[in-house]
Amino acid sequence: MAAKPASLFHTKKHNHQACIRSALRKAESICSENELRFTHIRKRILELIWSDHEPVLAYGLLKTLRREKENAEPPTVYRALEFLLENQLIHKIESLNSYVGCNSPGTAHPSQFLICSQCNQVAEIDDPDVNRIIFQQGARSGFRVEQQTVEIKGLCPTCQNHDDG
Amino acid sequence: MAAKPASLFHTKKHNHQACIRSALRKAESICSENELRFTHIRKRILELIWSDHEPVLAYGLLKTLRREKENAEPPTVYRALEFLLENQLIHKIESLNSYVGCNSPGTAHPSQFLICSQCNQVAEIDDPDVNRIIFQQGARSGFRVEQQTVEIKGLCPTCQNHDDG
DNA sequence: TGTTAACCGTTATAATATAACATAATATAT
DNA sequence: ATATATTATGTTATATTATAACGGTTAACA
Repeated sequence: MAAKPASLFHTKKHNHQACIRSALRKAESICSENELRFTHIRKRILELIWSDHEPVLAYGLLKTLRREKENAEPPTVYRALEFLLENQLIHKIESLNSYVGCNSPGTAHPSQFLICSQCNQVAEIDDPDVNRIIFQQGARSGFRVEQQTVEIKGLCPTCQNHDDG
Repeated sequence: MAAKPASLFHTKKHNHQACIRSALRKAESICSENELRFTHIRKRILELIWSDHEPVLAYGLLKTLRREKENAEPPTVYRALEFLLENQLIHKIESLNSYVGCNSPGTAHPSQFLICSQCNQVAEIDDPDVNRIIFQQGARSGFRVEQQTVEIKGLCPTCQNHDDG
């Protein structure tokens, strides 16, 4: 039987525990390979970011973290975010001042995001065509592209159906 | 004789007064056509945003505005920005929390920006190819695109030459 | 075991943005 | 012209996002 095609967006009932475990496992091995210290705080922040597929705010993380660590302060969270960003374990969504887990962790890569404005779910698409045309368009103006922020807002398939129905 | 090709980036000695005048004139006529009140504050904020081709911060605008209007406060600036954004006279650069003048004012349009990380100059490219591929890539995932944030950082032609030399 | 570097705790504050309510200016209806 | 409604601005306060600075602790390693 054919494999079910992987969707970029997740149903409400997908096995999300598996997503979290997978993300943590990858992070463990990336940190181990690169001799990075995957401390408890860093691990816990990553886990909280992966608690669903929606972008989370730094102060939202802080609030949650404080339930288990009373003395958590903004730098506690921002330092962990800095570590996770530097090592490509998460991305920042600039237009929402928020953070999501990275789907291809551990290596620098240009990425693009589809963000549902109704359910807030984010899908990371690291599309070579988008990337290529951005480089081409830059080159046409003599511009040397170094980094791209591509955040696309709209309606995910599920939310479109709910609207139409 | 052939017309000089318009560059997206501007030299230091281009006639920038003409850029400002043109932007203000267009804004006047757009507001007039749409019965929008182009008040002194709004006009002045737009003029300050156009004071060069770099993105400006809201609190930078506030500081400047206060030189001529002592009682200016954050809402003074943010309300003007809101008006100018709503009516497509400026854009917000999300990744820099800053604002630039719009090159095709008065009509909603998907836009992309090239941002020089050295001189900070921003070029607005409203490229149909970038736009089309974003819609296509969205569609491939069943995603209905409504709005896009495309901010590309790198080196403008001039700053590349300075680095290479 | 002493030294160094990395990480974290803690306090303070910077930077960005909005809420809420009062007053003023403008547009509209009579 | 005048009353009324609407839009814009003034003003104070506060919410939200993020970083600086310094001291103490933990982990790496010579």
